[in-house]
Amino acid sequence: MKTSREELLDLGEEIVCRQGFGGFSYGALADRAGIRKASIHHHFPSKSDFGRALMNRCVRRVERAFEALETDRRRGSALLRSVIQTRRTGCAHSGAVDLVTAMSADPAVTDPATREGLASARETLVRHIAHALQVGRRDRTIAVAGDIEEEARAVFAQIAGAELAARASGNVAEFDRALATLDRRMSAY
Amino acid sequence: MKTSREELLDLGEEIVCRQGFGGFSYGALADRAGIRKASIHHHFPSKSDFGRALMNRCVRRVERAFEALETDRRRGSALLRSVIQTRRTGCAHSGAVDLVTAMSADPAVTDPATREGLASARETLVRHIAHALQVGRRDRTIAVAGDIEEEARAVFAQIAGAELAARASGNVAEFDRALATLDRRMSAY
DNA sequence: GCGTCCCTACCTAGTGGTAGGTTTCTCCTG
DNA sequence: CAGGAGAAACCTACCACTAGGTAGGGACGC
Repeated sequence: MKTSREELLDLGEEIVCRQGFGGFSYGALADRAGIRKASIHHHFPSKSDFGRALMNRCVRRVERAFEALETDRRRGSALLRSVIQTRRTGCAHSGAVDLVTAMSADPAVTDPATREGLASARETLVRHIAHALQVGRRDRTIAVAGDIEEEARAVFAQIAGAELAARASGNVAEFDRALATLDRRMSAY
Repeated sequence: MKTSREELLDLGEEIVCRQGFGGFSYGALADRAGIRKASIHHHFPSKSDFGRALMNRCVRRVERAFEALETDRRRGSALLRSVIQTRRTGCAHSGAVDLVTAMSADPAVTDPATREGLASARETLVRHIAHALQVGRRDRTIAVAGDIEEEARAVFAQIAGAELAARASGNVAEFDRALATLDRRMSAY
């Protein structure tokens, strides 16, 4: 049976989230996919190509999620919780993190196009969070004091830091502990 | 002239902060130190040894800083600002981060002793921030609503996330933007 | 037949690490 | 104070291994 590009990206993403982009190798990917290393090069000539494809897919996914969020009529707290949940799932498997965080954290990501994609994904996520906060402030389900964008960047950073905490300790509970203040801001109402 | 262990650790720390522990190699360290690769092995037999030594030194440094903080009679906001400033300096050089963040972010750190040291350093930093928040609440220079430890973990995560933001964008300004809410909490009083 | 997919076999560069010899500093003793 | 022993610092040369990447050929479907 033929191995599709998409399958390879799936497997690769899993490895990158666990080992970082630098710790991800064509050999390991080939083993998981059940094909030879050289065959990976057929689909993605260079490792940079793979990284770019991974990031492009990620950007599209994040943008689709953003569009879905905009038409989502749930309360603000529910929106924010879903954003957090999405990024939490990565931490569920021990030692793994969100692809965006994994790529942000890894200095081995040097390709300009990949970095640009990463920056774009990060900005979309900030807008994502800003929207949730905006809705939450209006429907009084999230306590938001100051400027929305400022708050959104703070929350985004807090979530990324929470992922790092979970990975550093190897314990998902640390993710929740680092975000407990957010939970409180949502239950105060 | 003889190269001291300390000098090697200094140079190594710089590389690790910029390239991560996985991206740090004995070859690169040797080049910077002006000696041969095998000579590095004389001081630190294995790369794990180097990582452990680096982390041990970091732990001691953080603990010393914590002791200094406890006898520091400045206002809470000044204490918190100094904590942030210490971790900001890493971002000043493009692409670099704090050693603690660099090690937390890198899945290549697998040695148990190193990970334990890292966890210890992280916990000390949390206590560090908690103390600053405590003082700041008392002298009314920082707005702290809920549980101090919860807030400290949130702030710690936010700072780590800010470092990631700065690195991902290659722009120190992103560090400040992600921490603008903290600034506001300190200037409100 | 041609393009897609995959293979074996190989290359080069760089990794952490070792073996064993040379220099250089230190320190103790005659 | 001279000098030698021994340790500490450093060297060259090498090892085994893995990395990303290439060349060229076989199998299979349209």
